[in-house]
Amino acid sequence: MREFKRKSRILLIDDNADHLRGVKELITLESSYDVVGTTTSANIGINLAKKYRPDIILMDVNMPEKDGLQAIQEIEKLNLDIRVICLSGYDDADLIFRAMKIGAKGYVLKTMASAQLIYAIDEVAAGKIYLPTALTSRFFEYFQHSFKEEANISSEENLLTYLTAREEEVLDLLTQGNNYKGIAGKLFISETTVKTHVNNIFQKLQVNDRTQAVLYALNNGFANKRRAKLAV
Amino acid sequence: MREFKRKSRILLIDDNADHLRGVKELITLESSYDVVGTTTSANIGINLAKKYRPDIILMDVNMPEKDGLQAIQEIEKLNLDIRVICLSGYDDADLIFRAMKIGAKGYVLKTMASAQLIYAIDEVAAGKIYLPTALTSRFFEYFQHSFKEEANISSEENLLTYLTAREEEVLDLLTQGNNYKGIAGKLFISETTVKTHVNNIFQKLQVNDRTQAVLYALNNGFANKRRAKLAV
DNA sequence: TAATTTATCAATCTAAAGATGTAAGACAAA
DNA sequence: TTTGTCTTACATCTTTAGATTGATAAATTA
Repeated sequence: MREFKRKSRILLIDDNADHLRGVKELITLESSYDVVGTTTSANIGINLAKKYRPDIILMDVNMPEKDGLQAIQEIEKLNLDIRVICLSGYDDADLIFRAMKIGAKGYVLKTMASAQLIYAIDEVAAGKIYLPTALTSRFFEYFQHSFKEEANISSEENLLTYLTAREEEVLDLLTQGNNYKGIAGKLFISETTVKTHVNNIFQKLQVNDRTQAVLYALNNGFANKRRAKLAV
Repeated sequence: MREFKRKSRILLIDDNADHLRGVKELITLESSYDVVGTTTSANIGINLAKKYRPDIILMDVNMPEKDGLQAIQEIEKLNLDIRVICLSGYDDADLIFRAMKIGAKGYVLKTMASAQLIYAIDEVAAGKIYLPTALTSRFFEYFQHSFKEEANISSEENLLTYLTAREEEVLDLLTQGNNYKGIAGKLFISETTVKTHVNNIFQKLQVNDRTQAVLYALNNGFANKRRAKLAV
C-alpha cells in the first residue's frame, strides 16, 4: 500500500546570492520539490521557517552574520519537524561532526555534483539521514579520534581499582555532592567512619581533597548517570 | 604514480564454524585477499592477531565466550595497526555505535550480499572507514538521539549564565581542583577576594559547597578540556 | 591457626572552607 | 550625574574538612 505524499517544501538559506539562485533553479528544474522561500540571512531564514514550516531547509553553514550551526540549533529547538541539510564549501571534519551532533539530517558540499544534492534531498525527505560516503568516512575518523584520547588517558593506570567496595560507595556519594553527615546518614554509619573512608580514598587516589577526588572519579570512568549513556 | 601494494592479510574470528567456513571460502574465491587464520574463539583470535599481524580482522560481535566488542578493544590497545571489521547478525543501533566508538573500521551484517562484504574489505583495506548506507543512517539516528537528551537537560535553565566573567574564571579554577590559595595565586588577587567570588558563585548556582558547584558546572556544559572537544 | 584486610568507631588537632557584613574604586548605562 | 554592577579587599566568626593515631570485630587469605 502506497500512501499519498505531497511534494516536500524547501527553504533555502545561503548568504551567497548567486549560489542561492543556482540551487533554486536546480531544484525547480531537476526535481519535484517546491522552493517556498529563499534568503541570504540566517535570522530572516529562522523567521521564514516559523512562518512557512518547510519540510526541509538547505542551510549554508558558512555565513558571516550568524553561524549556520547556531541557526540550525535555534531551528531544532523550535521542534517544528523541519529537517535541515547543511550546504558547505568545506569538508572540515569538525564542522561535519558538530553539524550532525546538533541534528542536521544531511551535509553536502557545494562542490559536489547537483545530482548528489538532489539525491540527498530525496533521502532526507524520505526520513533518512544522509551523508555522502566521503564525508561519512571523514566523520568517523574524527569521531573515533575524539574517543581514542579518552581511552588512552584512562588506560594509564586507574587508581579507582584499588578502592574497596565500601570506599566506592563513599566515593559515589561524594560525587553526588554529599558532605560527611550526608554520607553517614545514607550509609547508616558514623561520621567518623566516613572520615576514615574518605581519607583512605584520598590516599589511594593520590589527591588532597574531596573536589579533586570527585574530579578524578569523573575523569576516570566512575560512571555518573548521564555520561554512562555514551560509555562503552 | 601507483605504489606497490601487497595482498592484504585477513584473520577471521567467528564462533559459528559454518559461517566461518563460508566467509573464508568467499574471500578465497571471490577476492584477492589472503586468509591467514580462522578461529571460533575470541581469545585465540587475539593471540593469532599478535602472532600473524594481519592487516584486517573480520570479527563476529555476537559470541558467547567473550564479547566481540571487548576483543576489539583489546586488539586496538595493542596498537598493531590492525583494522577490524565487525560482522554481526543484528543492525542494533547501540551495537553499531559502540563498535564504531571503540575503533571498528567497518560494520557489515551477515545477511548482506557477499559482494557487500568484499566491498567493505576493499574500502577498509584502502584505509577508509566503511559502513553500509543503511547502517550509517541507523548510527546517526542513535548518535543524534544521545545528544538531544543532553541538549534538553541543559535547556531547562542554566544558572551558569548568571555568572560574571570573573566568577567564571574562578569556577574554572575550582573545576580543576584548586583551593583558595591556588586560585588567588593564579589570578593574582587576594585569598579573601577569591572567597567573595566563590560565595557569590554558590549563591548564583544555589549550592552549598565547592564540590556541588563543580558538579553543577560539569553537568551543565561548563567546558573542561576533555569534554570541550565534543561540545558544540 | 596466624596474618591480613576490611569496616567500624573515637579523640584530637590544625587547616581550610564557608557565612556575613562592609566598603572603595572602576566603569558603563540611564 | 546618578545608579548600578563588577571587582577588589578586609575582618570576624562558625562550621566543615582533613590529618593522625589508635582500637576492635569480622571476614579473608595464606
